[in-house]
Amino acid sequence: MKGRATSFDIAYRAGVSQATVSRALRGSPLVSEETRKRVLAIAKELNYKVDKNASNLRRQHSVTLALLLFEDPTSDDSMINPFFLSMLGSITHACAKRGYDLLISFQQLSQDWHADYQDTHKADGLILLGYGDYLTARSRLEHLVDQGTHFVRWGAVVDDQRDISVGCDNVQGGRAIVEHLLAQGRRRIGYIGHASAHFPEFFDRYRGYCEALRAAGLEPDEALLVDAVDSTEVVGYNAACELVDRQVGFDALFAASDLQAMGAMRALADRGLAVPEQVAVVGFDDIPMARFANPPLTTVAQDTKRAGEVLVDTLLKIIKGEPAQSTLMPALPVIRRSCGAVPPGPEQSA
Amino acid sequence: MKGRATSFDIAYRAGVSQATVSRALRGSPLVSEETRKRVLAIAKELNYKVDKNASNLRRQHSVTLALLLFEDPTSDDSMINPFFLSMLGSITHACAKRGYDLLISFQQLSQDWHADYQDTHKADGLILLGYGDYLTARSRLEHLVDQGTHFVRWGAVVDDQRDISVGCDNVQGGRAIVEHLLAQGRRRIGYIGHASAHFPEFFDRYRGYCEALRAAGLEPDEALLVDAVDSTEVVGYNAACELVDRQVGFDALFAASDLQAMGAMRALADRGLAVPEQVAVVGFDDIPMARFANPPLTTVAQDTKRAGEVLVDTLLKIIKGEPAQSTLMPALPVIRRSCGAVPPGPEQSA
DNA sequence: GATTTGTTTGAAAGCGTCTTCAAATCGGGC
DNA sequence: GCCCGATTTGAAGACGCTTTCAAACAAATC
Repeated sequence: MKGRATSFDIAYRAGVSQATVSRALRGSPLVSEETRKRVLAIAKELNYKVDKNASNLRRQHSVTLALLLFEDPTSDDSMINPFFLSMLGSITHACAKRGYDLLISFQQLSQDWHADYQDTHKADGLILLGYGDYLTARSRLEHLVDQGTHFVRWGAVVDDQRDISVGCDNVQGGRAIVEHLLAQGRRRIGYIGHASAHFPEFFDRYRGYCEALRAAGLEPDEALLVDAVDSTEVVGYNAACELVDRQVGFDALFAASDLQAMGAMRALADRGLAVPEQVAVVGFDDIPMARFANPPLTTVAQDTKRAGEVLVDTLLKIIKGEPAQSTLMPALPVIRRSCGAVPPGPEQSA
Repeated sequence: MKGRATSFDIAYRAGVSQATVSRALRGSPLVSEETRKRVLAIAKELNYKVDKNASNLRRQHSVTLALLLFEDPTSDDSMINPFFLSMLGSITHACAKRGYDLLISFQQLSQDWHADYQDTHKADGLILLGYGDYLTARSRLEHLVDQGTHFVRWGAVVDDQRDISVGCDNVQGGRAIVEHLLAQGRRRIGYIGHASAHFPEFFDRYRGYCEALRAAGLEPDEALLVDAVDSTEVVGYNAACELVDRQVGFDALFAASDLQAMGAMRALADRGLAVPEQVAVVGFDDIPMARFANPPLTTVAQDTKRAGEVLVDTLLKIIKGEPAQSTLMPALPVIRRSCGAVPPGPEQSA
């Protein structure tokens, strides 16, 4: 018995044809219960496992999904955005629950996407996470659509997109958290992030910010806007410094991502500004770190767990050729101490 | 032209046999340069991609590795240990750099491992990360060895192991950080973690702790040891509370993981004990959060980037049948404020 | 011119599975 | 005893690629 057992080995020992073994193994009703039991027993005894390559080749699909994670090669520090990491966890779970395997691939933003998992039959579809500048990515996305590639994108729903995306309602999330800031009596609220179609998620958060302001009778002040594209702590730190240096006066800060918010908090501390007493700070994403920040960071939570499931389910629909639509999920404010709404008493456990 | 192009389509258009196409595509020297160019051009034109299932089936390997991540089903919160997450990132990179794809699979600790990626030819080998209680896992590991499964394990090097593992030198790391604590004048140092062969990494860190103590002429005090197995904040919180309640007096705390250390710091704060003034706290792992803790957490860094490369390279050797050995990597103390060695001035950027 | 050597090529045999199609078997019902 | 339907089975043909083996051809040697 050299090498791995094949279905022929089982067929031989069970005294049936290989076709019957295949049927028995895969639960076909065309095989008698008695035969199935015999085959299953022998398969187990020989520690037989179906060869997925052969099976996939024959059936023309792989029961595998591929996750494409994009990273900026400029930051040699290979630290991935924690938010994506938690998405990764939830996507893996969602896949497993549906019997799919998950292939992970890091893509360089600068280079052409290595997105041929479907063409090579290694995966039945793709999930795209964090592709950077949307306007740049757009032509590649459309190319994928034209090629008939099965994929879902995590991100904002844009007006005339031809692909399908799943994202959270960034406008609503931004509005809600800024409304909360306004309810605390804050009036001069800075925005760290981005405000153009290049980064639609950030743009939407900014839109929500504007909506909340206007609903409160305030007009957004350009002087309070600091452009920051990368979701890193350093970028947030520098952005907050810049805002302080502008000397325009502000009593709150809405950062488009938690990492930026945490950098901003550190900058404010270094500049001798008390958070939240002098400046309230809020972020977006609710990454695990947010809870441990000092003070704990108020932010907007995206339900990554559900997001993973929706992404996978949507992709599966696309693969099966069923009708599928883009989805917008709610974003919920998580109030902690950095916004000044919670007294500094002992934090609640966990 | 319905369906995906095959090598036969290319052969037809190029006026050569399918065998030649295959050779040209895979860079065989057995094909003339002229022919190769023609084939390559047509392949590109037709957007042809080699079917990996067919290719893998024929060649009997998949150029894919599988990463098995274990999780405790008791904590329904699907939060993965941040340390593993950064290992994941580095492993993915290492795989990509070597031309391998990576398959991710979450395993339930309680159930039998679903480790048949190699048997099904979906992957050429496995990387095991965080399999929980080693003594429990041991029989499964040996079963894998007996089956001839290609795998590497991330974890401590144990005396009589039959598998191959890559880990950091936990004894040395523990010793180094406790020596540092002693150098700060701390004498009553608590240990939160575990001290038995069930969790060899924690045990080794404890051994390092004892070594440092004894080298300083101190005897480890059982009363300062709190058993904590799970690397979570809550567990660390509770452990620190217990130690306070014991009223045995302590001026420092060494937690076997950063998450535990962060929980402990919160507990101490809640109990009115100042960190680091009254109690110095150090952790292990240097997870991204550690830098953001309040005060920033002194800890022991494991070089995850290199770890990923070593894991992958070792596994690749095993797959190729080359001699491979277990590796122990150095663990480096990272001094921040929580141990009292750094003045509380403005933190350095990034 | 015959033989050798070296370079390119094509035919064909798998790799291990799934699935179509036809055949075999078994009960009944008449 | 014969025919019909239902249930199980087996033979054989893909699936798309890689690789051995032999053949074809050109160049080079004697």
